[in-house]
Parts: sequence; C-alpha cells; structure tokens
Amino acid sequence: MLAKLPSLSPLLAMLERRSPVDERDAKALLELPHSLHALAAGQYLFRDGAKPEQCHVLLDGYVFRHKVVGDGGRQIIGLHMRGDLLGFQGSLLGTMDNNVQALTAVRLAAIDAEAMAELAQRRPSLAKAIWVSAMADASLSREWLASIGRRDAHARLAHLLCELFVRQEAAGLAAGDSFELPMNQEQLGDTLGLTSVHINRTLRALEVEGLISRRRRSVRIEDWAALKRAGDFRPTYLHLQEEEPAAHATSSETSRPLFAGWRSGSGKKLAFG
Amino acid sequence: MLAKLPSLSPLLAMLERRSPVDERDAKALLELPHSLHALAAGQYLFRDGAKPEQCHVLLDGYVFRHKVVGDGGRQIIGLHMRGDLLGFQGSLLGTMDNNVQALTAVRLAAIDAEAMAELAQRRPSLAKAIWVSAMADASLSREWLASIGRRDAHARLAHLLCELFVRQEAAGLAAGDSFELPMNQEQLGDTLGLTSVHINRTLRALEVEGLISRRRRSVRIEDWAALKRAGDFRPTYLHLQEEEPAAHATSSETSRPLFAGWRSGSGKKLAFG
DNA sequence: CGGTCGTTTGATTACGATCAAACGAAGTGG
DNA sequence: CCACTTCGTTTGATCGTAATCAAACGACCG
Repeated sequence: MLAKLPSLSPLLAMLERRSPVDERDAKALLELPHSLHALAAGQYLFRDGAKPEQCHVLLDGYVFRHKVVGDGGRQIIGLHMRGDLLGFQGSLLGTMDNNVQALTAVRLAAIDAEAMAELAQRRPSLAKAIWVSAMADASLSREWLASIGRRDAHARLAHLLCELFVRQEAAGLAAGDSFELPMNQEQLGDTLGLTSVHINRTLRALEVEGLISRRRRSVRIEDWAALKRAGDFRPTYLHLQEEEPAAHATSSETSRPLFAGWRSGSGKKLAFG
Repeated sequence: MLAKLPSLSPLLAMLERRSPVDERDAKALLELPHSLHALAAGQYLFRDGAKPEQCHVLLDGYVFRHKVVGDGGRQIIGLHMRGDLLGFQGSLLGTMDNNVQALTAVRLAAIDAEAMAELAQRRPSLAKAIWVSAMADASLSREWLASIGRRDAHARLAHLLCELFVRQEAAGLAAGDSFELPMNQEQLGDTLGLTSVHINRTLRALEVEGLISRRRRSVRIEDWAALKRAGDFRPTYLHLQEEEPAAHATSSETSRPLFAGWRSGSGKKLAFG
C-alpha cells in the first residue's frame, strides 16, 4: 500500500549498515504503524524525566541529546542524523535521563514503543540489528568520553569533525569531501566541553593549518590524513561495516601493545583467555 | 543439582535490581554452563580489537574499562562490580573497542556468548532485563560524559564518590556509610580526566570540608547531603528501582525548567508530544 | 535599516598540568 | 629484624591551556 519509498526506510538502512536484516523482517519493520511529524530547530523530542511511550525515527535533519548540570552548564552527549532511532532506550528504562532536542528543522516518524519492542521480540534479525545499533551508540559515548577526558581542544575538535564526516558519509549525507556542520560554535563547545570562544580559535587553527576550510555551515576537508592524525581518529568505534578508503588494516588494532599506563607489579599478564 | 548458592546468582541479582525476571527464566539463567576463573589485579579480560566469544559475569572484585588515546594517555570509561555482565556488547558488535582489565583481584564466571544470546532470545523477561542493564550501563557513560565535560574537579570527584557509594550499596557491598575505593589516585585521575596530583589535592579538599574521611582504600561519608550537593549528584541516571533514602521526589526532575542554554529565535517550544 | 544571533578578536584570569622531590607503607631478601 | 626496593601518596613551585570578560563585527531578517 505504501507509495514509493516507505517512510521508515532510513531506519532500515541505518540498521542494515551494521547488521543484516532478512527480507521478511525488513518488510515487517517498514510496515510498522507510524505517524509523521515535523519540528523546528530547538523543539524538544524528549525531556529529562519524561516517560516516553513512543520512539522516533529521524528522517531528516539533526538532533542532539544533552544534559544540564547543576550550575546551569550544558553538555551535549550525542548527535543524531537520518535513520537514527531515538527514545527506544528511554522507553526501555522507563524514564529519560537526558533531553533530546532538534538541532535543525527535522522530520521524523513516531512509532509506538510497545509495538517496536514486540516486533523485535518476534523478529530475531531485527532484534539483533537494533541491539547492535544501540550498542554502537553506546560505543560513541565512550569514545566521546575518552576524547573529552584525554585529548586537548585541538584534537577533540578534529576528532569530532572526522566523526561527523564519516557518519554523514555512511548515512549518504556527505557530498565529496565536504560535510555539514549542523551546529553553531556554542553548541560545538557544549559538545566538546569547551567554550564557544575557544572553539572559534581552535577552528581557526585547523583552518590555517590547512586541514579544513569552511563556508557558512559547510566544512570541506582539505587534508583528510592530517585531520585524522590531528584528531587521533580511528573509526573502529563507529562499528560501521566498511573500513574507510583503504590503507587501514583492522588487524593492526589487534596487535597494538596496550600496556600503556599499567605498572602493576604482578608479573604475569594475559594469563586469561 | 547446584549445591548451595549458584555461581551466577550475582548476575541474576544485578538484573533483578532493574527489571523483573520470572522464575523459569531465572532458573534457566542460573543453569547456563559456565567456567570459573580468578584473575590478579592488572590482568586483562578483553583487549581493544579482540573478538570476544565469551562473556564474563563478575563475581567478586572490581574491573575497569579503558581506552588509550594517541599520545599514550589513558581514559577509564567504566567501572564494574559484582554482578555486572562484561563482554556481551563486545560479542554483539564483533570487536572490542576498549580494554577491560581487573582493578583488584577478581573472580568471574565465563559464559559462551552464543549461548547467552540464544537464551535471551527464548526468554523474554531475561531479554528485557539484559537490555535494561545494558541501557543503564550506557546511561552511566553519558552521565560521566556530562561530568567530565561540564563539572570542575571538585564536583567531578564528589560525583564519582557518590556513584560508587550508591552502586556498592545496591550491589550489597557497602557497609553503613563507608565504601571501598578500589583504585589508586592515578586511576582516579584517569577516570575523571585529571592528574593524580590534582586528585590528591581535591580529595584532601573534600576531607577538610568535612564531606568524607579516608583510611587506606576505604572512604567514609561524613556528610551525605553535602557530598551529593557538591557533586551535583542525582541518582536517576543509575536507573535503580529504589530511589535512595527519601526526600527525593522523582517528579521534581520532570518539572525542572530545562531551557538553559538554548536561545534559538524560533518562538514556539514544546509543540511536540 | 535597526535588531538579533552568531562569529571574531583582544585582554586578563584561573584551574589544573607539569616538574620535582620527599615521605610513607608494604613486601622482599639478607 | 632490618636494610632495601617499590609503589603510592603528599607537598611545593611554576607553567600553560582554556575560561572569562568585554566589545566589535558580520549576516540574516523582518
């Protein structure tokens, strides 16, 4: 009955990017009842403390999650783009512990969370795919944690730009070597734990070093290798199938030393496994 | 057939702390085949880049996850204690993107990841409980992100101490108003994105302010209300059933303003939902 | 053409890093 | 039982990255 391209196909595409979905399950997913909505930039999808009963599939535009700390500071803890599933975790946990807000104008499809959970229970390949996408999401948070905790402003910003580029590319949103930076400098600061002033200067630095150039909200990558190096960017944590251009052997990850920082006296290591 | 207390009961207890598990499913879980292991402090459970085929239930001791960034710095991205399930996410994603290492001497049970996943597929209440615990884990990362990004050293440390206390209490590990701090000051620094020197001074500050006292690796909470205040600690993000002593109305979370930091011109807010 | 939002730049401050060294506790071997 | 070692904690002095405060500038909009 659905006309040409089903509304939920961006969700399916996102899931299939990380885990195969068999044909019957795909069909069932696309036929899930849903309603379409449009939001202006700044509107909330979920608020901290809310009890979500629907989850949303992001069809177009950008969305961010954030937490507000005691002194009024805001930390952006996640960015979402086309295909991402929002609020599924909140519906499982019962209560949202963060805010989800539209970064740009946004189109989305709302699905009953119960129906979603029930479908996942009956469709193993879908359940797996949703699991994998949720775990990949968590993986992003952990990489951000490492970035904010242990990289300086320059590397942090370079890392975020790399991530945005690769994710947009994977979602079919990046054109060539340019991508959209859907946030202003204050929001960038709140994402990286910096101030907007410092973002401005750091952005400028990346530009004069010849790593990127900007025009309005669009960023062009002038030197991908150098940007990756500056940001210490290794895309494994994104858990996307395709491993980037090439020249990036995954096996090298496995053979890294990894003993850095541990100086316990207990002689034997690796006795387990 | 199982003698007295089944080995996997800490896992079941952890799951039931967040989501009910019905009796048949609980029994099936406890009967999962597994092998028991002991590790010394410093040994690795999983390494970045590994492809785990087993997951581990932590029976005793403490474990931490960490990432190593380009310049050799280490960021600790998670702490685990009795009952926690480790490596399930890694087995789903196929490749570990962080290291999991014993913080103290540790006892654990290893379960075949396939068997675990299959059991979850056949046992709805278990599947739900595992989902919820995984999502709660992700929720912790997000709170840590907010803490490292937007709280100063003093608040960050106070927040971590609050979290450790509440989690140990929930796991039945905290005695009265004292709890174990299973890490040294360098590890605390790597957890909070600070140096060990600064941890030392901040710890001292919390002590002279009368919020805590210490003896060896044990911390006693001298003023819980003040410590929570100092750390901006609101335990919602832990997603534990019990909501702490009392005097903490969850509904107050819902009614907070939450507009802080957003200054978009697009007049209407909250038009959605 | 004023008004608002976002970007850019400058001057100063401060929080936490870094460097360095002494001290204390626990374990080891003579 | 006491040197001796090792690991962790503590303290001091100085440095540097990023915050803060302040203001001008630029772009878009009605």
